[in-house]
Amino acid sequence: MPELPEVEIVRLSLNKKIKQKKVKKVLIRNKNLRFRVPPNLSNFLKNQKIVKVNRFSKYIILQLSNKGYCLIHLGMSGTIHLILKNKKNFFTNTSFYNSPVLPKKHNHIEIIFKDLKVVYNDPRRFGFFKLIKNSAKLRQFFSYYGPEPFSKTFNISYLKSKLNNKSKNIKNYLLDQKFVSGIGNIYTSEILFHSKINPQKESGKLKKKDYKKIIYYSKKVLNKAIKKGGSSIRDFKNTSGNKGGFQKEFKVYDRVGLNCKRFKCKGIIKKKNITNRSTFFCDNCQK
DNA sequence: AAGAGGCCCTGATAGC
DNA sequence: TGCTATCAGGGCCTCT
Repeated sequence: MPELPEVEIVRLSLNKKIKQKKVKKVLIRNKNLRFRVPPNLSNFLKNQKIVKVNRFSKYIILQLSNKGYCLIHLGMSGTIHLILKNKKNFFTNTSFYNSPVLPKKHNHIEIIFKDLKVVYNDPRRFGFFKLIKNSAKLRQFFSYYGPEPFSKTFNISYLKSKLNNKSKNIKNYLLDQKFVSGIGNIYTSEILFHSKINPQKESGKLKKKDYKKIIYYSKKVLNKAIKKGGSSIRDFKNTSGNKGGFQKEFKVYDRVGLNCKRFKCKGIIKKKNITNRSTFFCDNCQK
């Protein structure tokens, strides 16, 4: 569900609320997530101060005072809710697609501080928690991931080295976190539209100018999405104020059958399943 | 070895 | 109203 921009929005608000605060206790209400919740999660976090809330790719990283890290991945449906303790039922929404009240079901984990608690909710259970002992292990864990689009490493020679002679289509590469990390199914469609590249295009056939566009628009689209507060595509009705605004900027995603938004293009947006993920594009201007 | 497809899970919505 | 089918923003695993 959440891609890099959405995770960044959650990180920002989480950092604002829990930075420098000490964890009093952790409740594991339901340990079944994508991977079983680490059994030592409570002990690992208890009495630790949250030095800072960081992010890499789609991971939220709680940096702890014991030099350890707690990674949170939201999967498809994970949301984080902040509950202030002292005011009865007062609720602050840190993740923009959820409802203004704490859901009744699927609250898996509660991280409790003196004056508030952080609740992790995940109906589909594709998210997970992971504990990491120190910064060396953290680096090691992320070394299997490709660079973020913002990284200097995500450059023309990198793309050339990875894509040259490859038959796999470019859409699948952009979704592949080992190639570039943080881009998901929505932003892949959007980035390729801006780049005027057909998602089914064989990666090995891309030219240098295509690499340039992919690099440029990856940054541009993600940055703009962050600026707009991310994308909210479901739960429109019951969000109150913390909803993202980037869905209004979608050029192709969820626009099947509608007119292409590119100036003077007469195309109609198509939807096609590419390796089981719906993909939106204009076959008139994306070649 | 690269690449395609299945699968994990619940909930919302569409169609009958 | 109530059933069934389809689809959803991720990513790991298996098979060819």
